Amino acid sequence: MTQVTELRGDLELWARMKPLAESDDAEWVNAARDLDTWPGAREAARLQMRRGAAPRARKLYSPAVLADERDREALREMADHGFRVRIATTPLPQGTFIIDRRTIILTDPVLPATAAQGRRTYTMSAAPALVGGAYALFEAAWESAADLDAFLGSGRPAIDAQTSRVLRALGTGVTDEAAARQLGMSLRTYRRRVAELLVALDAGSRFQAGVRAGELGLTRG
Amino acid sequence: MTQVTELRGDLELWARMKPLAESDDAEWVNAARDLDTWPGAREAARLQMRRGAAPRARKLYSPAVLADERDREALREMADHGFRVRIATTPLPQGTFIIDRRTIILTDPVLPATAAQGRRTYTMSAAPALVGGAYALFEAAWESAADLDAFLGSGRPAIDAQTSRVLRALGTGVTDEAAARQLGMSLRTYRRRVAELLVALDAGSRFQAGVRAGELGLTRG
DNA sequence: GAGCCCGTGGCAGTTTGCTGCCACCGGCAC
DNA sequence: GTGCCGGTGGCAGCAAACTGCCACGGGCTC
Repeated sequence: MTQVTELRGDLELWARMKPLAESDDAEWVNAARDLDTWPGAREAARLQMRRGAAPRARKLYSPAVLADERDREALREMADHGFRVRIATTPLPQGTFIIDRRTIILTDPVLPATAAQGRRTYTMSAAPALVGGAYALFEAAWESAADLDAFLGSGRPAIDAQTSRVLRALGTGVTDEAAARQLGMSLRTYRRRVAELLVALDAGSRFQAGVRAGELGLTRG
Repeated sequence: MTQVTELRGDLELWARMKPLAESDDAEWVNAARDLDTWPGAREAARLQMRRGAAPRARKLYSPAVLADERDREALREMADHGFRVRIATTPLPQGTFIIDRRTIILTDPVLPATAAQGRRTYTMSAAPALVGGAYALFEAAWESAADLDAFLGSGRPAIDAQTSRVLRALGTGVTDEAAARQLGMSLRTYRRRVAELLVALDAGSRFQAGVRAGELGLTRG
C-alpha cells in the first residue's frame, strides 16, 4: 500500500507546506487555474520571492489568471523575481504542486458536499510513481505553454471575429486573393487585417506572425 | 486515507485492466514514451480497435515512438481506427492511463533494484484528486501537442544544422536579405532553404510554415 | 441640408518573395 | 587530362505582398 495522505483544511496544508517552503534550493513546480489555488498561495509565493529561491520555481497557469489586473501585476512580480511563469491554453481546474520531484500536493475537486462544509481538502503523496507520472505530464504541458511575456507583451487584443477569420485563412496557406474572396472582402481590406495582425503580434514578417500565432494557439480556436 | 493500490507484475495489471477495457464507451486517455509502456499495451490497443470503441481514446507519445518503422505503422493503424494520436515534445518517461476520468494507472519508475527482479510494478488509484489532477495536466499537455499527421506527413527530415539556422532566422522576422547576410550565404541559397522548408512542412505560404514550425516547437531548439 | 468621421475598396507604385536558367567551382571517377 | 555531379551564386522575370493615396458611402452631429 502506498502512502497517500488527505489533508483536511488549509491549516493542515500549511503545516506540511511550510517546512518544504523553507528549505532552500528546492524545486517547486506548480500548475493551477489561478493565483488562489489555496488561501495561502499568494503568501507562500511572496515568502519564496523574499528568500530569492525563485529560479527553480515554475508556474503554469490557465489564461483565466490574466483576467484580473492585479493578478497580472502579481504575475509580473513573480517573473521579475525569477519565477518562470507560463500560460497554458486549458482550464487546469485542479491545482498541483510538485516539490523537488519527491512530493506532490493536489487540491481536491470541489464537490457540492465539501463546499457546503466550507473546508477544502488536499491530497498529498510521496509515492514515486505518482510524483513521477505527474511530473512527466507537467513537463509536457510546460514545454509547449506560452511564456508570460508572449501573452502580456504582445497583442492579445487583436482577436475580434473578423480578424480571427483572417488568421485562420492565413493558416490554410492560400494566397491573399483567394482568402479575400473566400471571406467576402476586398483584397485591400484583407491585407489591412493582415497588417494589423502583424502589428498586434509584434511580428516583422508573416512567418514570424505564424510562429507567434501557433505558439499562442490562436490558430486552433 | 485514500485508496492507492500497487500492482505487482503484468498479470495483476492485466487482471485490473481487462474489465475496464471491455466496457464499452469508456474514455481512455494515455500518455507514454512509446508503445511498450507495459507488455500488454499493443494487444490491449488491438482489442480496443476491434471493438470499434476507439473514438474516445486519446494517446500522447513522446517523439521517441517514431524512431521505429513498425511503430510508426502501428500508430497509423491506431489513427485509422479512430484513436486520436498526438506527439509531445518531451520524453514522458512514465506511462499514464486515465480511464473514464475515474481510474488512473501509472507505470512505476524503473529502479535498478526493481529491474533486477524483472518484475514491473504499477500504481493504481481511483482517488478523485489524483485522477482529476492528472487529467488536468494531461489535458494541458494534449492541447498543445502536435497531431500525428503533422509529424509523419510533413517533414521531420528537414532539420539539418543549416536549415535549422534558416528557421531561426525566419523566426526573427527580418528580411531575407538581412538573414542571408547574417548567415553568410547568398540570397539565392537562403531562399532555396526557405523553399525547402515550405515543402518539408507542407506549407503553402510562409505564414502557414510559421504556424507549423511553432506548433511543432521547431523554433525553440 | 452641410460637414464630419470611419470603414471600405480601387489603383498604382514599391518592395519582397519566389523560381527558372545558366555559370562557376570543388570533388570524384575514369 | 575529360567528363560528371552536387552545391552554390548571380541574374532576370514574375508573382505575391505591402502601402500611400484618394474616392465613395453610411452614419453621425449640428
